Amino acid sequence: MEGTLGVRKGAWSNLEDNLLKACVQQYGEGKWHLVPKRAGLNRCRKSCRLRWLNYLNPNIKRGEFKNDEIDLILRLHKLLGNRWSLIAGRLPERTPNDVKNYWNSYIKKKLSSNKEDVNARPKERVIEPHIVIKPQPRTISRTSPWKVIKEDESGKKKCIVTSETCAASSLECNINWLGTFFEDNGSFDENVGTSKENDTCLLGEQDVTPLEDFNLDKEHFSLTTTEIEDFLREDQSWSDVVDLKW
DNA sequence: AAGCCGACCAACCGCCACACG
DNA sequence: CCGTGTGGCGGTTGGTCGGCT
Repeated sequence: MEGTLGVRKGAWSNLEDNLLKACVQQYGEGKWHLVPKRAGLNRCRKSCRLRWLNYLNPNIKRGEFKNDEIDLILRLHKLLGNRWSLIAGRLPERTPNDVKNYWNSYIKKKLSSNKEDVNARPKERVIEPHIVIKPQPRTISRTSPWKVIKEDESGKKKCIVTSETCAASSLECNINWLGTFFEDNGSFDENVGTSKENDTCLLGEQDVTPLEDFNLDKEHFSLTTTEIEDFLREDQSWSDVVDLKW
């Protein structure tokens, strides 16, 4: 089976798998455009990358999804929508493709059957359409608008940003996303978002009790002064801190 | 035994974001 | 600023397999 440019398509043979494995073990992941040549494979770069990430990578777990994994998928999908890579990132050893396939086969079916059950019962609450705002990875430099405030009298730590720069950047998008997140968990606080009165955006002082269901707690959104200082180091990115805290 | 059908999942395709010259 | 190359993502397809008639 070959494509229009003579590139092989379809199922992978054991030989091809072994060649790809050997290549990745020798040169490491990445530089996928070089992989077909290095491995001696008549496959396109995308095909090689996909085969490794979804099947050959030794760090992936196969087999049935456990109940806690399913629960997490449901919650994360509600929060993030079809952002399979983000969802899979929270599921150790699962690939985005696995999660997507699982959703498309098992969960969608389950939800549609539940929907039928719900339709059979009288409506208790109207659920508004859910708007998903994509969180964007970003690096914040020393000159970023973020400012650190020390603990207040109640012991809460705050991180603020001026609304001027907040509005100028897509940071507002993240604030809104966080607001959506809390709102969705029933604990949205007006303080999350821009405030024209004090010219600041506030994070990290939310009552996030409902997140306990999510194996998260207040700590995940209220960084300590030291952590924020680390965050502002040039070699740290948003994802570094979030991964640490999540 | 043969044919049909649905479920599952590996793989492909098209698009987008980003880096770089 | 623009064009090109690359990596990565989500949607979709199609092959395979098992159950049912």
